[in-house]
Amino acid sequence: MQADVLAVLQRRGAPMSAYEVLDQLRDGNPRLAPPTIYRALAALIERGRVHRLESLKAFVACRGEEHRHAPIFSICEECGTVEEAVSKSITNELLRITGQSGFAPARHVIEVHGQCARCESKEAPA
Amino acid sequence: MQADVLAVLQRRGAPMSAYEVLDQLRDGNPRLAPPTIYRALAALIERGRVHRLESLKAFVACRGEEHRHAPIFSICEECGTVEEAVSKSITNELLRITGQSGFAPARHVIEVHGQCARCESKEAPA
DNA sequence: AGATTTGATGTTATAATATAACTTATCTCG
DNA sequence: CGAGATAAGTTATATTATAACATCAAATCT
Repeated sequence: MQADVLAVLQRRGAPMSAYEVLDQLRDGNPRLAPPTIYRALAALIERGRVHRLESLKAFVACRGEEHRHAPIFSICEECGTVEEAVSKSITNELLRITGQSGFAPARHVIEVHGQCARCESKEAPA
Repeated sequence: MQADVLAVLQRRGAPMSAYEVLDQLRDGNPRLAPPTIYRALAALIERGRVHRLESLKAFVACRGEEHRHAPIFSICEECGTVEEAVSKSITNELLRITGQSGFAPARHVIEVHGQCARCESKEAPA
C-alpha cells in the first residue's frame, strides 16, 4: 500500500490531498477507505519518503536525495508548483534562534508561498 | 466580532482551534456559527494580528510588536507552549535560497516542533 | 502441524476543520 | 431616499482526519 501511494504521488509530481490519492487508487480497488491511505502516508512520512505540506493540507513525494532532512518548500500560489530545497545555514540559524530559550528543536516546517519565475514573467510580460 | 475573537485568543495566550474560539464566544451568543469565526480570523490574519499555526491547525494572537512580519514559532510538543520570534537573517537566507530559481516569496511559514526548556528539564532530571 | 503473536489492512462510523451560497442588517455617501 | 458596499447571520455541506473494532496472512514458537 505504501508503494502504491508513493507511486501515485511520484507520478503526479505535485502536491495531492489524501483524498485525491484515494480516488486514484480506488480505480483499481473500489473498497479502499481513508484510514488505509492515511496510514500509508504516515508510514511514508515517517520514513522520509513523503512530506506533508502543512499550509496546503497536502502531500508530496520527497524529491531530495537524502531522506530525513529538513526541507524548505517553495510553493507557487499561481500554478501550484512546489520546489524542495535544503539549507544547512537555515537549519543552524533556526537552531540558534529557537535554542536561545533552551528550546530543543526536533522537527521543522518551512514553507514559502509566492510566485515561481514562470508565473511571474507571465503576469508582468515586460 | 474581530475584536471578540482577538480578545479570546489574547486571554488564552496559547493556540486555539477555531472551534474552541467558537465555543468561548457561544457563551454570550449561542447562535454563533463557524463562518463568522473563520471570517473574523481571516480578517485578523490579514491584518497581522493573528497567526495560523499550520502544523497545529490552530490560531494564536500575534505577540510581536511589529505586525505583518514573518514570525518563527517554537512549539513545545509536550506542553503546547508556543513562542514567537523574528529573524531578519532567516528571512534573508530564505529569500536567497528560494530566489535562486527566480521564485518571488510573499509569505513564510516557519514552525519548529520540539521541547521547551521547562519540559526538557522535567523529563531528564539530571 | 497447531497455537500464537504480530503487523498490515479492511470496515464502519464519526470527529474536526473549513467553506459555499444565500440572506439580512448596517452604514455611508450622493 | 436609494444605490452600493461591508459585515454578519444562516443553512447546509465539503474536506480533512481519526477512533474503534474486525479480519487476514505471514512469522515464530512448541
